[in-house]
Amino acid sequence: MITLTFPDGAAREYEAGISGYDIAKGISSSLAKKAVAVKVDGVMVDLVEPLNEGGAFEIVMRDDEDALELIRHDCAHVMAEAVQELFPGTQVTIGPTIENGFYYDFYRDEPFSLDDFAKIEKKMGHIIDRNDKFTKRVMSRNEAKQMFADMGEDFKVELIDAIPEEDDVKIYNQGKWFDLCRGPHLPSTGKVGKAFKLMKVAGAYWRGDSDREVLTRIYGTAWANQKDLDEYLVRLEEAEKRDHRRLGREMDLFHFQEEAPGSVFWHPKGWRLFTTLIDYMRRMQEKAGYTEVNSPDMMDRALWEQSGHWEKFRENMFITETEDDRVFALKPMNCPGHVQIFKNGLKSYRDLPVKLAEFGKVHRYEPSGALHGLMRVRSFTQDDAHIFCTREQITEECIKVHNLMLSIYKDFGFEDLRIKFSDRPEKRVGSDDVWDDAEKALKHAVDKAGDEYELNPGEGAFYGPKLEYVLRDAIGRDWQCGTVQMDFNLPGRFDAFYIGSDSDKHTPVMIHRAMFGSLERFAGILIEHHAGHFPLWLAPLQVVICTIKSEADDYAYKVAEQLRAKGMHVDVDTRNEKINYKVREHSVSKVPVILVIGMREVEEETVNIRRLGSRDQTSMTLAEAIDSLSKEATPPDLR
RNA sequence: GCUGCCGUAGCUCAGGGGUAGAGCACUCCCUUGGUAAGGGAGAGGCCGGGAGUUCAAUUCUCCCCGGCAGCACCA
Repeated sequence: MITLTFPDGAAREYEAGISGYDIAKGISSSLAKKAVAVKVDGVMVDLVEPLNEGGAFEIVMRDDEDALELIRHDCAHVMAEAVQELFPGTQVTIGPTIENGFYYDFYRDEPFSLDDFAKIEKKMGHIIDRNDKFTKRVMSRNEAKQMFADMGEDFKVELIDAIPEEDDVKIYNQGKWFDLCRGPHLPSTGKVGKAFKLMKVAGAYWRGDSDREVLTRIYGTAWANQKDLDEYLVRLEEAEKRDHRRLGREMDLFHFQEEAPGSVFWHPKGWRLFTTLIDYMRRMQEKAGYTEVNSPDMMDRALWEQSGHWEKFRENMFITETEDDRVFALKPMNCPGHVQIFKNGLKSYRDLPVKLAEFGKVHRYEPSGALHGLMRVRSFTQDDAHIFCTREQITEECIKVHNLMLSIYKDFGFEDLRIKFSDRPEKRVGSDDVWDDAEKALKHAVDKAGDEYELNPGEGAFYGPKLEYVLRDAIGRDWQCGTVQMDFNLPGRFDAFYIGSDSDKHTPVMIHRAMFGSLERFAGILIEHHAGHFPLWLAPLQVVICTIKSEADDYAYKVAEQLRAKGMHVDVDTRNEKINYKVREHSVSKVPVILVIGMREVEEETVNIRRLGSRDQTSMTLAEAIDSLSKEATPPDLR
């Protein structure tokens, strides 16, 4: 007998080997009809699977959140069958679920085109209408391998080899078609429903290895019902509207062009956003005890050889050679420059910690396929800083950085963030002892700060472990921005030292940290996060004053002058256009505040305020307006 | 970098072997109008670059450059 505990807390005894379906049927036949799977101790199991262990028990219905996973996975299987039926000779590989849908990777000489989608979707519809039962069988390893080998499914053979010894090799059938699969599945293909859509084709490497075959991946989305699918498609459209590349053009912030792939041409308004970010960060760092420096953009290759970058990243560096045969590299990072500044002049332990900050523009020859608007560029500006300190100071300094990080993100409205801890990668410099110490020190600091973090094994920098700060934006996407990296290696490689209280030379520890990460990228994130509707302090053009008739122009200029005197960014629109036209135009370009000035305002010394995104208008005296707008436009750290 | 798709006016896009079209934006004229597009006229293009096929290429083929989606990469 096994004991199953139902969600309401009731525990019931059943014969071992009973299936979820039988249990459901024992409760009511309509329940059995609606059930698609069961969950035992949180693990999803096929509805017809004999249960031999007790535990927390739950019946999963098709409309449940948990069933979505099954719908999507089964949809992937249905798609794979449709593809193999329509395109004989295509090999199947893997087809997992992902956020909002699924994909399946196929191997075929000829790639699929978007035009094939309609055909495949139609065939999928037939398979779903056929409503074949999903049935499972367990095979021996060799039997299964032989079977797939006979079918010419070489990738499946490789997959079977990768299944851990202790696990069964399971095959799921839907009608005659079958696939190697861990399961679980819905009872039958009909339960998949028709709320699915194939979305895109793309290449993907077999097993994520760029040295292996390129497969054709078809992405699809699937939902419990048509309404959810439609809503998802609308969400995608909405996300597209806030694409920073599109808004960058619409709001006249920046552009890219062929001659400078991966480098930004910042327009006046975009650059104002950029400098607003720098001004803010400069104030925050000043308060936190950093000193700002500037290091050369180009340095001799010898320095990069010494740092280890030449060996590891040479192919991603911009190199120049001069008439006298010297080889220079555009800096891909600021650390070596900062170490040179630290080394210049003898440092005492009394000087530590030394915190050098730089808004350093770095160049990296990123692979062409990686470029993506402002998010991934070949030349970008880091809010970089390096803290040189003693081992004893590490914890305190890390905690300071951590707290600074949190307060900064808060100022930008990012409250939801995650922290990842990345430890030693395979390719690295420095001995294991040093890595042990560095990892321990960094971990100790986060633990002491009391914030939770998740492990990200093997993802550290080549010179040390790191913390990564991941922000969640307004539509739930994650962006890794800040990073703190513990470095026990580079200072030694560069022979940096300080004189300790014992009069001996000691190698300082170097903490690398950036908070925006890349200013370009952070600007892009802010554009998408706010969908272009910036809070007033970030808006590059804060107020446009629109006149209704030209007799109001003089007063409009006076209002502008007074707002500018408070440091605000203001335009005056006195064009001979209707007020509707002006309001529309400035709303489209996302100016947060429109002041409308007609004869009424001139006579009463008032302004009429219209905020972006609202049809409401409010009137107030000029003095009141200037006071409230300039307060709102003050950066959060100066309020 | 890899796979696929794309590149026509500032933007969004139509067209198609005989050297080009719309809407918006732009310039000028009329209109001074109270909260998301007033009317009229005009200007604007080496159809991404190079080679090939052809009597003829923006259109077809190949190469290159750039972009998009995904993969790989990301100090």
